[in-house]
Amino acid sequence: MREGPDIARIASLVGDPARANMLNALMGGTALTASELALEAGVSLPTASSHLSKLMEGGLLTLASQGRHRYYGLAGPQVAGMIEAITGVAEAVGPRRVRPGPRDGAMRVARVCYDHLAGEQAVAMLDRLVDKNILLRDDKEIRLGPSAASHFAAIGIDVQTRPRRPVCRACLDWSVRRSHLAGTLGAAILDKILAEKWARREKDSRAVVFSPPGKQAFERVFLA
Amino acid sequence: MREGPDIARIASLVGDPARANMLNALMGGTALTASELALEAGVSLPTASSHLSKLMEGGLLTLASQGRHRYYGLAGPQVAGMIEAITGVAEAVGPRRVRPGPRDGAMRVARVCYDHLAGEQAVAMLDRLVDKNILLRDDKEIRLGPSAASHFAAIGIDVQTRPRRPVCRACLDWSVRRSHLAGTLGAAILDKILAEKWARREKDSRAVVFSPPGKQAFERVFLA
DNA sequence: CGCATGGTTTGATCCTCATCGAAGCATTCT
DNA sequence: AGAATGCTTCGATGAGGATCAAACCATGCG
Repeated sequence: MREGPDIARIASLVGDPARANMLNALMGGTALTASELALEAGVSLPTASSHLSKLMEGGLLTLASQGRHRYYGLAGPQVAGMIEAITGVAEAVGPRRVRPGPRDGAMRVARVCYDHLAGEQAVAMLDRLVDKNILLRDDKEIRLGPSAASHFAAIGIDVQTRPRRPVCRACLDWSVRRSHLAGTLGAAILDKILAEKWARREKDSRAVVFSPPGKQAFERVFLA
Repeated sequence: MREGPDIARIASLVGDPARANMLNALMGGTALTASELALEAGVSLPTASSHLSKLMEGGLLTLASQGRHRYYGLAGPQVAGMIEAITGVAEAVGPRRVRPGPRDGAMRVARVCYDHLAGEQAVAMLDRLVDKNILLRDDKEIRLGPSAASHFAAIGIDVQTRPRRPVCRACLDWSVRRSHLAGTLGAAILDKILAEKWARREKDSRAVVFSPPGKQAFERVFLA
């Protein structure tokens, strides 16, 4: 009936809430794994996998296999631009943003992002580590500084033995709109926070809640 | 689970083939009636009406009631830009354009656009009428020229008695990408073409097929 | 008024597709 | 090799929504 490119096909890919959440999560430019995207979208892993297949087939995503992990990312700036455009219209015509509930507040402060910490606390931590030259930041790239090994060893984190997965990665924080620390180091830090019982995870949520003494300890170690 | 504007809602509106066709048809900037959009989308009038309600509720369309007619148009340039962006991605990743079938060829030459003629023939006709100053064109606006009344009266078309609906309107042609003539004059011309049996409509298609003598007559009257 | 025309609403049908549990692959770690 | 982890495929279920026929409203015409 109609000629031209099949815009309905593309739009319907974005038109599913789960897929839209995934694409939104990928708008930061960081490629993410299926597990993390499932978490972001709030669906089970099989469901997420199915959605990812469709997005791949539709040409909206690229896939980079690294060992046992499979990192999904946006196919390119054109796709990102399209998401931007749709977001713009949604913002303009949408029923205005829902007021943030109490749990959202906690999420903003600190939450789990796959295997590392995200939120205001996490962004502040990365800023401070870079300030102190423990980590060296070059735009998107983060590397260990000269004093990193000794600094992290002091708190029981080993950054010497290099695994395949990058030690440091920047991950865009959707609440603060700036990067926080991902990678094995980010994961190790989150492990320590939970192991030391500085904070606990909210049930059925990604929120991470610090206890008062836990918060002090965290600030002493990472924000001093 | 996710904050921010509801992009899935907007995208899913565009994600239905019928609605996508309607939006595509409106990309020319001309507001169209429900009947015409139903024709463009290839669905029944009730179905089209339902879709139009959804697009209205979603804020993608505006509605201008003129007497018994209701003209639907895109809500604004932002919406048009979004469609453009989606089209761009669809074009880039899409399975390339399907090769045009034989019927598509005929459609390109001449077809019905609601109640008037569209396609290469129609675009050529408008060009010629403007060239000869029978019609005066000022960008999107088309008006009758001084010699219009006598010229059209000679072939049995009355442009004197003014109805509510505009006599002339520009309508963007999707195959040629330039405007052709709509409005009551466009409708009257199509009527004449069919009444004189210069051409006939294809069954179950919008294609209009000229007979050899019909084509000559048409060219003599409108392209001379 | 009554008829015709343009549009919407209602109701019923049907089908796609989103979802998740369970099982199956693949890769890495020990 | 065996265990563990990350991810995909299969199968069954269920819900949303696209569709059209028929009935219903509204506007214009004679």
